[in-house]
Amino acid sequence: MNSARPKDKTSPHRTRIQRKNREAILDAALDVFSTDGFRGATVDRIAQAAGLSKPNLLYYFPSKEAIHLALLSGLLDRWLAPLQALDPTGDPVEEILRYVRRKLEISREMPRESRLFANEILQGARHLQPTLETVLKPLVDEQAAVIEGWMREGRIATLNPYHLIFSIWSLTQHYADFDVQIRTVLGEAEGDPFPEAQRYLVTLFTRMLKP
Amino acid sequence: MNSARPKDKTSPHRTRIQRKNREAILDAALDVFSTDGFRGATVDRIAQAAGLSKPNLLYYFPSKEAIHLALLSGLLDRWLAPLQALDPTGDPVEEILRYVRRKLEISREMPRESRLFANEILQGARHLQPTLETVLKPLVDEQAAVIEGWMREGRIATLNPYHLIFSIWSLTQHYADFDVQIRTVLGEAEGDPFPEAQRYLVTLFTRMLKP
DNA sequence: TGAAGGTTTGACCAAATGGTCAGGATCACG
DNA sequence: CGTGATCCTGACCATTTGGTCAAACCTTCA
Repeated sequence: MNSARPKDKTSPHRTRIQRKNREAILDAALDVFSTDGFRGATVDRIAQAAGLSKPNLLYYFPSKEAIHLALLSGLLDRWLAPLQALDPTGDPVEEILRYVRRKLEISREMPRESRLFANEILQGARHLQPTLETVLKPLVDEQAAVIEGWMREGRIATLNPYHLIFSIWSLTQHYADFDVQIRTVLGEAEGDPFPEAQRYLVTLFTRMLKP
Repeated sequence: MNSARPKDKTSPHRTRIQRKNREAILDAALDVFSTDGFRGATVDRIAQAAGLSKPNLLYYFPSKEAIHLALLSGLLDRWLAPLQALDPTGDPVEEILRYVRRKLEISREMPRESRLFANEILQGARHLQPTLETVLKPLVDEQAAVIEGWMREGRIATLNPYHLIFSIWSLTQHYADFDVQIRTVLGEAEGDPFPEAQRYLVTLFTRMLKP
């Protein structure tokens, strides 16, 4: 049979070429999806950005949707790893600040991923909804319990732990997702807004968590 | 000449029908653009949602882009009105809290508009960039100066006023833009997250602004 | 070297998309 | 009522889109 697909996309047995091209495709797709959204992205643009012809791209991924799913599925794990790292035995303020800093770092280092995620949620989480329920919610429940524990012990000020987590996500991701707006308001001359953002957020959370 | 366009779209002299249909189109377009983004939206879907045929829709607006622009241009003003209302002679904490509350109200009452705006910024502000520079930036500069004045007088704690404004936008808009995620994490049983969000944000800003 | 299997492509397709147009239906108003 | 302006539609068009296919082209390795 001609024009066969690569034997098994999830198999570790991949040619050098296969690895290289799959990587190039995912990187290009991240560019395109994160700036145009799923429906706005076209396979042609992704292929072009990856330096491949469209049929060649579709040799590696069976459809546009498959590329999107491949990106999303890899994303949530890396997204949530730092939350998982909250140490119940550590110093509460330091633990939360560490999470905030790490999350802000991610916004600076992986803004495309942040925007891809934002696009997906913004447009109703059509592909990610199940994962949110089965992966995100339990993890947040767990960590909210840890934070609530700290509050009960009087080690940090009392606040709704869920909304505390939301506010960390919101504040840190904002610097990736609304980058254009922030740079416009600050003026291009200001340079990188992230260092000041980090100082600001550390101050903010320190103040609000002080018992 | 046949198939003429309505004489002047900006003119106040509009038929009853024209007003009704333009309104229906803009409302439908808000639905579609805010959930699919500009490129992902189709004229057909907008027309269908508005209860019109595609040619009929294009009788009222010359193009898809024109509808999008009509929505965006009306948006930023309403978006910024509450920021403009900061009263330099009022009580600083109360003024800022009033802004926060109002902004959160807007997120609850106009989530589609919030998402439309978020989509536009997220995707690089291709249509709104000039307006951000000429309208948003000067206003923020002005209000940041007001806030900085309050800080110099020692009436609120010292913080970067620009990032303070960013954090208000971020925290309040998050409840509209990431609505799906928030409801999933809290569980549908929890009901409306907004009342608790308001309590949370008021506490947060009160604590961090206390001199 | 040569065959087997992996990779790439040009040509192609059906469906969807933004937009046009001539003419018919309807409305406002003298 | 009638007539001119407004409103609406079916048919149509060029382009773009996601996706397929047969055949050609490379790699690899015995």
